[in-house]
Amino acid sequence: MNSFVAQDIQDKLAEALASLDLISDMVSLEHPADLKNGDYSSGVALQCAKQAGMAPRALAEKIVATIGAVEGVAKIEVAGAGFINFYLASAALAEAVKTARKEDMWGSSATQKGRTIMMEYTDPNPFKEFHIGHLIPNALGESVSRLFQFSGATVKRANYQGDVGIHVAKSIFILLEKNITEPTIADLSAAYPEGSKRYEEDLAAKAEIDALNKKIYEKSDAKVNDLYQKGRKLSLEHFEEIYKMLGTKFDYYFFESEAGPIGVKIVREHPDIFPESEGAVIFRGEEYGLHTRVFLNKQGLPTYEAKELGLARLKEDACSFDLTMTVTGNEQGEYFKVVMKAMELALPELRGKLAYKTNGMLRFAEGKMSSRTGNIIRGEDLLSDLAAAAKARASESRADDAEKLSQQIAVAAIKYQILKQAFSKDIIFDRERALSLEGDSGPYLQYAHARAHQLVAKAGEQGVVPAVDTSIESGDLVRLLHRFPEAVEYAAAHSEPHLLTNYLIEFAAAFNSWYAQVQVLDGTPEAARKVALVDAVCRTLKNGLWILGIPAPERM
RNA sequence: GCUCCCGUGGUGAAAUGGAUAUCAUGCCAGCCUUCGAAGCUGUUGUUGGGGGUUCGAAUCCCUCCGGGAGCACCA
Repeated sequence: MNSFVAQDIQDKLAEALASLDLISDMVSLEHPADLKNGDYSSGVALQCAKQAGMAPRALAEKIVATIGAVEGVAKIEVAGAGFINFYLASAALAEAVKTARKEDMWGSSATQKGRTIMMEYTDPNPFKEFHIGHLIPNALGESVSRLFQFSGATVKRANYQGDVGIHVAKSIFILLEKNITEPTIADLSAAYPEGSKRYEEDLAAKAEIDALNKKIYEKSDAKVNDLYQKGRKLSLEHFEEIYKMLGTKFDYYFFESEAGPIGVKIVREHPDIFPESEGAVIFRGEEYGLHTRVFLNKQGLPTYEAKELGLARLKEDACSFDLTMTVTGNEQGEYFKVVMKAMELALPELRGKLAYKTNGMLRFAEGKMSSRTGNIIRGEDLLSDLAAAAKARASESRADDAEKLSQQIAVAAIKYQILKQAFSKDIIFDRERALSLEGDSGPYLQYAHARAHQLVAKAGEQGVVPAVDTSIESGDLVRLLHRFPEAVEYAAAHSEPHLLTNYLIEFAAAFNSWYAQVQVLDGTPEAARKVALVDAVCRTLKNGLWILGIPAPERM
């Protein structure tokens, strides 16, 4: 949208190199870390100096002379060891402010236009807790979905949930033993860790749980079926409340109970790919430099691997997609490589359409979290803790609904902590840091947005009409604003929300700093131009927050 | 043992092979009789060790050290 200036610069650089008989496979152009070095910078002169037989700076000067002028660029300078720096003209900056104010999808591009992408993420298991480990793929998956939407793609959100398997049998075993016929969420929370303990320590219980597992698959016992259906429903409804709070709306729900039988069928249809070994049906990953893994166990039941094949088929049937991306934990990375390979062989029509990204784990200073032992922090508990902290801070809040606001701030705080770092890196959970709503945080972004929003509203009340023209001040703030579409595109190209998060925090800091120095509504004709800039900032933060999946309240 | 991920101020992070490695937090010192102080300004402090490639390395390659994950019927 605005990167056409960058494209022009790159073209001109390429032309200049060609006319000087220099060969460069890629004309590098980047944003200098420091704005004083321009809006765009190229190191081509450094790369080609040897080839040209010239000193880098001399070559840079020659390239600049060859380029002449570029539309939208006010100044071209040679600096440092031989960098060529480009400074945007105020016309280009004014254009960015205008676009930001005019277009709802400011920041979007058409790089993925026409493509349909199915994103699968969150994937909690019914009968188990929705713990903070699920918040990570949810926050990441939702944000990547929105990055794709801002790239012009049609995005379908999918959630795959483990409603069968040994974990369910462990829970139901305890419910049966305690004679619970109408389970509550609290019953379910207690049952799983207890069942796990018994499974490990009590051989008789283990045998019973294994038998129960088979019954659940076969739906052969009415009492078990009843308990299973009630527990499953209860869990799913509970998850739905959490998704709502987090701002995720799924288009498709897939279940292991559906994927299992389809997976079995696919495996059975391809005995060449899935041979038998020691009573189980396996895939020999070693032949491809991977691990060998079991797809059907001795009892003939599908493992997670076979279910994954069935899931792929379910996805195909649900909608026609160009790509399906699964967000899953780092610990499953190796396993996914094996499944992907098996899938390419068994379901060749999906070749090239599968992608997965693995997210980091949540770690504690005090030790590991495990839902098996019950040592976990539930997602809703963390959110309500954060909301309580936000509420305490909001004694002077201007929001109409303090309850809603504190929840929005809680979501911002936890999501930001996840989205500020690279996808696969582990997240060290620090309770105090998570509860802090200052500095490098989601609420900081929300605050900058609310401030800008209220200022624009106030200008409206005073009858100040925003105006944009080329006499716009060309400070850091507007220059960063111009970069927004490129920041979105860059983050989308790498499926890395943190690249956008970093941009936004820098942008919000520039706004807060500018705000502290400049009086906007000063009664002079300048006010109109400054209000237009604030309005553009507000819209940039709003769209940026939306992509991160963080609510942007207008008052705080 | 094999495979993969990761080592950046006290702490948590960023950096598309680029310029003086950037933020936040913490400590300390300031700023509300001007639009929102959940804010702003200043101060302190960092690339695990050793080689190599490159005009240029936190980034790429090798090696060692340290942390984490996975490696046959769990998910």
